[in-house]
Amino acid sequence: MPNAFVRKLQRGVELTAIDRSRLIEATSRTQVVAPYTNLLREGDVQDNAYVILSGFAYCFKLLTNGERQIVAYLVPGDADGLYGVTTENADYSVVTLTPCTVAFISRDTIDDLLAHNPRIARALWWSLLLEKSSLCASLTNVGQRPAPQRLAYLLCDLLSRLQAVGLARNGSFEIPLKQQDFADILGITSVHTCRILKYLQKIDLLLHDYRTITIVDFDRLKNYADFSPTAY
Amino acid sequence: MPNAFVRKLQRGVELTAIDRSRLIEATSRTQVVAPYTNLLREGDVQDNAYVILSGFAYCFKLLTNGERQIVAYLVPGDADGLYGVTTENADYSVVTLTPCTVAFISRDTIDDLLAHNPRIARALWWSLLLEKSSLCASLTNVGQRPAPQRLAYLLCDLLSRLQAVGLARNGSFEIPLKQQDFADILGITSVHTCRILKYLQKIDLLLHDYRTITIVDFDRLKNYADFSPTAY
DNA sequence: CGATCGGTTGATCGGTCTCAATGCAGGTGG
DNA sequence: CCACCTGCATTGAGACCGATCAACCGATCG
Repeated sequence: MPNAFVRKLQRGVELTAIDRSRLIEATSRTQVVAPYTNLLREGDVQDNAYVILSGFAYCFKLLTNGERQIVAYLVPGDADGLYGVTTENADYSVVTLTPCTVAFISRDTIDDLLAHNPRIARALWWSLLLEKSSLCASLTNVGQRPAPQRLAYLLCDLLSRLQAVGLARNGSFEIPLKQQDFADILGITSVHTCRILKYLQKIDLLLHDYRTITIVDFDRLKNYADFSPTAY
Repeated sequence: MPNAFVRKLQRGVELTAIDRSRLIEATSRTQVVAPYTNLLREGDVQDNAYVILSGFAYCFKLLTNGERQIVAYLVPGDADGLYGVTTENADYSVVTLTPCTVAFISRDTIDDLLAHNPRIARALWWSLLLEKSSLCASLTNVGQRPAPQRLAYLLCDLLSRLQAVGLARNGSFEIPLKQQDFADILGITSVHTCRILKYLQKIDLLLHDYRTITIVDFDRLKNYADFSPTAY
């Protein structure tokens, strides 16, 4: 029975039964971690990779003045640190947002997987490329779109990714992001996030109630946000 | 005699003489292309990788309303499309900024290199990680810094990267970026770029004269921009 | 010589920030 | 069981950064 990680990789590259069992074995050393625990701190050397098998987390960079930019969020199946070639210093921090079951993989195991399983190697390349692509999209979003569209785009992205892992039903999903978190993803203020959220509700693009957001008409939201479907 | 590409990869991973010669052979099919020619168009399938051996280029995404976000710029030694696992659609366009000598590498050659030269494979991973890291930094820059610091940061980055390839002397470098280009990197307007450029000169952080920019005191600029040295 | 392109400057507008107050819910301790 | 505290969402008023629009300049090039 493939876990979320295997399922994700299979979306990019076809894997054999052997590949799958290798991956499952490699991610069998799991651990449940509490919300808001640091999986990784910017500047640390990273001697383990980790895979989120359930729960949410996000990655962020800090400025010296205390500003924070969230550069990515992780949903079940996502991983980080799989690719460190040499043991370099992390260039962002990672913290969990909810309780997460995460699998830790040692550098040696990764090297072994890469060396002997070409399809797995490809799959990991693919996932790294996906991350790069996602960063390009975020940069464009933050750099070019006005705040309402920017938030709308983010919500499109969230819905797509959560749908891909079966965590959204009928355009509705639940994620414990605070308005400050949204703000730090989008490069705006939490106050402004609040106003925009209200505004998007007012023009009937979405509903939100505490931690659950429901997109009424995904096509209309996509259109509003100029969201181009990505290959999740 | 290693070319710019080999020199770049060697900054990340130690290569043997054989690795180097393989790489040189793989990048021997070069071509000189004129400024402002498209190497790749967003949405196209990419059947070649290319390596910039001399000259500058940049990568950008377009919005449907015509806005443009430059997501990366390429200096000699940089490459793109090396990693395409399956032949996917490009998620940004690439155009040359100056005359460039670029080497085209076929998918087969890449696969062959990767399969038989583990150090080269590592080096390419490393360079992909570098790109990811650079995107994170850009996202943080655009998302969190006010415009003057944002521009200052970009100039720090430019100087670092150009120094790394020997294209800067005494904090001075030459690059044919128009103010509109700077603007599209930073997510601001060309008019505002102009004013900020003036402002940074006024407070003696830099000089610029047509296409050459000279940083008077790199440490002071770094400090102003909150620039953390990266591993180029 | 006129045309074009990019840089410069000014005036004004508006989106987003800042600061501050208020509300609201959950958790804790008396 | 209530009083308080804390964290987060909300709302308003005012300020400011950066956008917009428009004019002008200077260089380059046919």
